[in-house]
Amino acid sequence: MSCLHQGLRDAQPSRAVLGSPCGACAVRPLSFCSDLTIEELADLERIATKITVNASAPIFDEGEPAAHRYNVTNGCARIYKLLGDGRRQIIGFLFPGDFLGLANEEIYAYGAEAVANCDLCRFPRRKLEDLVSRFPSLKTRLYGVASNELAIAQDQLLLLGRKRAKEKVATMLLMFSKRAERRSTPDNPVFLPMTREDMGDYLGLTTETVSRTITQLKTKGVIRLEAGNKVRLLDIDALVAMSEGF
Amino acid sequence: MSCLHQGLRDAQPSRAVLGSPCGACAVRPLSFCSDLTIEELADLERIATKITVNASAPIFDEGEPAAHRYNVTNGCARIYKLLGDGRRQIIGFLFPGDFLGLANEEIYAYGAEAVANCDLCRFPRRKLEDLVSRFPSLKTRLYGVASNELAIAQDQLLLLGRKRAKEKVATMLLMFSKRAERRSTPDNPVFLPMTREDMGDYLGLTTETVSRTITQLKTKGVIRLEAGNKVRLLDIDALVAMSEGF
DNA sequence: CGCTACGTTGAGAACAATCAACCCCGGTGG
DNA sequence: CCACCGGGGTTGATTGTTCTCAACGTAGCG
Repeated sequence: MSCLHQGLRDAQPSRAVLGSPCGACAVRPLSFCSDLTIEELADLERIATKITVNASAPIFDEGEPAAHRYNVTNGCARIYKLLGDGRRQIIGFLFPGDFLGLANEEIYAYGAEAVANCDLCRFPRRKLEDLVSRFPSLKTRLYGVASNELAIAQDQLLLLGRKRAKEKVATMLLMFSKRAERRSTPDNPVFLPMTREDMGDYLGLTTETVSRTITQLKTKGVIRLEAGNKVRLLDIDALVAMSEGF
Repeated sequence: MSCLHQGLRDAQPSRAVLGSPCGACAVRPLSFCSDLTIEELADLERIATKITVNASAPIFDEGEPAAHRYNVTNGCARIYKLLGDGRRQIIGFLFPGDFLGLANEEIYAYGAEAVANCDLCRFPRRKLEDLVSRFPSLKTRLYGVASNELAIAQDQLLLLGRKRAKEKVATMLLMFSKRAERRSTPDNPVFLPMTREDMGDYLGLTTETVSRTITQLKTKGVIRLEAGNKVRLLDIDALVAMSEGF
């Protein structure tokens, strides 16, 4: 197959199990496809393409026709919106098991990029919609995913609108730790694949403020930085108290 | 029926049409129940109670077991989250046709209050879930509503994280105008039933900053305040440019 | 006719942004 | 082998937008 996008290339199916990569997919229990029967899964697999995106390469741009939906199977991606003068707000980070393209729109309302090298299952939007209307369990599951994303976004509204820098950073650390736990990956120390700039654009802060705040938490003995972009949470109670505004 | 909550009272069915208030409901085309057949609608109506909530009275509190879902039929409500020290973030304002309680949780993740006297259809959560699983069109519609709310929340993330006070206020005015238009109510002047404090808690600002910013827009000739909490948008192009960060 | 909630305006303070310098580290090429 | 380079991160000095505290104005209502 041809490579249409810079940074996007087709990947060899990894850990393929006799014609059923989906059946062997490690992140399926976390994904929107978790409740499908073997037969339904085969139909889904038929319309899926596994792609790999290099670190910091685009997956799609804001404003582009929404031709595909995706499911992240490996790595980390960010979705973001831009203002006219280039200010950026990161809407969310996606980890293995996360669905990309929930809002049922014709045009992407945000851009998506790989944070670290990233594997995704790509589904043509129309074909996926056909399956959703044929498989009630898929619709139910996607509704659940959307509700869940909505609740997460609402927590983020509270963070962006009303929390101070220290509370924002504490909340972020706990959130990434909790999400890592949910994926059964190490949750302490927590791995942060993104840059300070990404964190700032996610928290409504500048890179400098993120850096200073992390230094403060370090000095207070609440966290410790470890090799490989990892943060050890030393006093989780203190982080929780901070994150809730006490 | 008894009145269990202060501020909540059962209302007389208004504009009842021979046993079918839903059939005559003016906001049904905008609501989650818009795609139901006559028979399905009758089932839904059977589990609905029409209630009225006085201005600034609670509908439910954050942390309470989520016994009901609601649909706003008249007035205006706000949903909000609180921090430990009382800081408040308003997650959204609800107008006629809006669904309340989307996140499919067992416990309300936010509180809800009436902004102005407010009529709602109340549905017991379990019974509504039964209907959702029986009526595919209801599930589809709710999925669409959730996706839409998610997109709105993501726009709000950009506003809270990256916009300046003037840009926030401009965005808010355009948003309320657009929503009013969608409901076929006057969109210019736009009616703002909430206080400056509500606006501030929605935009991540203080009441003083909201007031000052509105004064600035007024002085510049971009808007004009009119009687009855209405704002006339005089230069919509300027407001749009502001809201997009140019 | 006051009371109260809401709104506006002013002065000063505070938190985070901006501007700037420097460090560290990995990669590259002479 | 090491000098150079560039991206990311940290820290410092200063600025600025918004918050805080305060006073006053206004409108609705008992």
